[in-house]
Amino acid sequence: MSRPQTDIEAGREKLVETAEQIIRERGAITFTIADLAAEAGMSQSNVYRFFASKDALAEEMAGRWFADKTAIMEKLVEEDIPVREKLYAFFARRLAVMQQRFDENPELFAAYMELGDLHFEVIRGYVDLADHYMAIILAEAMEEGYFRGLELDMVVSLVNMMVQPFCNPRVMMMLNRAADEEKLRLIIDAIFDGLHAPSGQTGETELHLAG
Amino acid sequence: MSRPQTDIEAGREKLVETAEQIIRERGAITFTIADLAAEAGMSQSNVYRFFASKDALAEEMAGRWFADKTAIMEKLVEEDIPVREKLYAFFARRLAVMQQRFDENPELFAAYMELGDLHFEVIRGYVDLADHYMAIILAEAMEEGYFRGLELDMVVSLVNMMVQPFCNPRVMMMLNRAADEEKLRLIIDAIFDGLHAPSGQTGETELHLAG
Amino acid sequence: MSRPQTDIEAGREKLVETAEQIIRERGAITFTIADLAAEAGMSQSNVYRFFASKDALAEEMAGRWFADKTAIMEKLVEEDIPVREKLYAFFARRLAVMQQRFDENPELFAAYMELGDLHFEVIRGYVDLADHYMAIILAEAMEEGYFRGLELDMVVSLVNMMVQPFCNPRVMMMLNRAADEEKLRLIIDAIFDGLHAPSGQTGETELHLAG
Amino acid sequence: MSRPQTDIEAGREKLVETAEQIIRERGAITFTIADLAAEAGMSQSNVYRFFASKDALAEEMAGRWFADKTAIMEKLVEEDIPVREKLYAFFARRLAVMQQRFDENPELFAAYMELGDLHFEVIRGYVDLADHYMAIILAEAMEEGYFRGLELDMVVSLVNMMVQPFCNPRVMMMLNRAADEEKLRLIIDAIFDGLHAPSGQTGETELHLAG
DNA sequence: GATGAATGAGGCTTCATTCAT
DNA sequence: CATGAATGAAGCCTCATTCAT
Repeated sequence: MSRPQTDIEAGREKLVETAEQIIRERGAITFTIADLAAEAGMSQSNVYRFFASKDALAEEMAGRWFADKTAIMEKLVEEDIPVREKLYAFFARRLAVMQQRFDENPELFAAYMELGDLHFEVIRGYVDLADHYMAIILAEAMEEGYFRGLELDMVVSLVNMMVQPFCNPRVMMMLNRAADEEKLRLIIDAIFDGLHAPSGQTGETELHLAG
Repeated sequence: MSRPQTDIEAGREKLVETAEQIIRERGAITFTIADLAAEAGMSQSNVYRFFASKDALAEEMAGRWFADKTAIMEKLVEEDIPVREKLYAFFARRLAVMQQRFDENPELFAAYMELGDLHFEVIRGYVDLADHYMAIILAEAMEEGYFRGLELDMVVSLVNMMVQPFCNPRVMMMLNRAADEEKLRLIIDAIFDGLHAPSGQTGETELHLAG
Repeated sequence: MSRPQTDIEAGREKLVETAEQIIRERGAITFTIADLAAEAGMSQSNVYRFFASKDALAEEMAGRWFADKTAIMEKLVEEDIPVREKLYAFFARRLAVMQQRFDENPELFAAYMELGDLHFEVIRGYVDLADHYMAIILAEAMEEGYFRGLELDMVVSLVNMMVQPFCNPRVMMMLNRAADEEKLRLIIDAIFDGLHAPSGQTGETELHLAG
Repeated sequence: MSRPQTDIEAGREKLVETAEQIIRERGAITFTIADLAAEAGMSQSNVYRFFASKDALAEEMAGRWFADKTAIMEKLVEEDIPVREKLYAFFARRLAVMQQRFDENPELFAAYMELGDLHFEVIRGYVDLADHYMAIILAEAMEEGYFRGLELDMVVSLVNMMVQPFCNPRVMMMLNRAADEEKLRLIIDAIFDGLHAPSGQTGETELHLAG
């Protein structure tokens, strides 16, 4: 309950915001501590009262990026809606947030990708959490008879792959915002309707690797 | 028409190779011009005879990365095999190449991703080419009755999205090599079997966005 | 005459002790004012109420180092024991104190040496005092017939030189604690038995400087 | 035989000299790389072509300090002069060099002491070498009957202690140049005439430690 | 009496790049 | 053609110290 914390917290907040602003103005994550301090109206040395190093600031920023998305997932899992729609919403809601961010400022978005590269641990944690929640939804779907013949782990992995453009910001960015709700819907349907173990008889893919 | 040109090309070659070697040894793209020159057995200043700047070198390196994969695609499109298998091979063959590179040296692989970030134009060109070839294959599939009710552009876009982990090295790396031929096969099948316009009656996804 | 003085003294005391403690824990004299304040449980700015500068603190610390040794010397001079033993005790008693301090914490000991370098004036005063007391003892010895042919000043200087490892903490430290009571005894004896003006006839040293 | 080495060596030389000059002008070892570069007429970055770090420069300087003294010792040991005079010369010759340096510039001398503190390894090597040579001389003296009743190791240690002001620059400096050839002669004589194992009967020191 | 906040000056080091030879 | 030498600009970080409250 000590108050000092609060002030420090406010300073951190301000710096993170200033950093975002700089990125927004300049594009890319090229700001220096000097830039940051200047823009935030404080001395370079004072920055170090709030973050022990430039790295620490970057880590904090990376962490914040996921805050709202984590909340979305947590909330959704507890909702009572049909499983197909649940999986759809699982991606759609986060997609909306990401798209908004991207549209607001693609450069800032890109800068956060860089930040992510620099602090992969932060990302890893978020990704694992997302996989966990997705597994819950997919298990529910399997109980209803979907993905016949496949193990849960496999389904999780496959679905994860097929929806990368909707949950992986990096891919989203690379595909330059081509991912939208309509496509997500079609893909989710293709997953529910077309994803199952090979039945052996019909025209399944055979090897044609020899280049 | 003077000979020097040739020597220039040889020098560029050597420098690119040296750069790769350094990355291989050190991991990540941290080499300096001094490092590069030393390893290549020439002076720092001489490096500038071959590349106008460090950036130019990076661009060259990024460009080379796609050379073999382009060849694979070009060749495949002309082969006469069933369309489902063709699409499968379209990704599987390149996947094999990328996986091999990744396994050989994950660090070098990662370094190339960084390089890609730095020189996105290079990547964009490759991606567009790949889309072009894929469109040819998918058009063929549509003639055979697949993806009913969907436009070619839409199909191209959707398929592209669903197979990102198999054609986008960055995603491949992020999923930590979870992408393999078996999963690709399942996904390709899901695409052929499950991807089509919504028929309106069955359990298709409905909107559940309201968080 | 106001009370504050007392508080100031208490604060100085506390800070000096805290500084010692930090050195003890960390080795070497690397603490910053921030460290010191934190460990002492006060604000950085408050430190300046007690010491005008970091330098002033260092000076105070250097001064305290000699307090007990000064007491030892003062006491000894007034004791009534044979002069040879008195000279021996003059060094032996202080040696014991220094060795104990060194053994307790060599790092702290070394840190004090640094402190001494920084504030030589403090040391100079102590050294002069020690010389003064030693002169009293040596004068007594000369009255008993020792050091025949030499002036008191010369004897003081010579003895001082020969016993550096037993009275100069820096030397003590450099010789890595090789100085002990046994050796001191042998040297004191050599001084009483061997130190006198050259008699001219026997094998005294002659010049052999020409390199 | 490559030439570049030479140039680098010249640069190192120049920087060391410049550093010495700065110390001479300013007193104490407070120069920064910026100072050094400015005084040497080059850019800060260029300094790093000659020394990998400020520390490396300091180490080099510390090392050079002993070069001539080492040469003196090596030469002396092989000379054929009476042992008492040899021991005397062993210290006297180096003393002369050190005194000259001290007189030339006490501040520079002091700065080198600091340098020594910072790079003790360098010093340790020199000290060990000196002890080695001294042991050779003292062993010779023992063969002639001196130091009766004492082990060589003990004699080395004791003599070492008694002549600190003549061989340990730090002590020399502390005693403010009181050490001179005359005193050295008296002390060497005292050593030869007075240093031996206690004979038990005469007025040897007894314990008077109880403060 | 005591604090938190803030600063300014400076420290070391790195590196792409240039240029005279 | 190729080099060695040199640079300048910048980057991150540290710390004693001050000052309004």
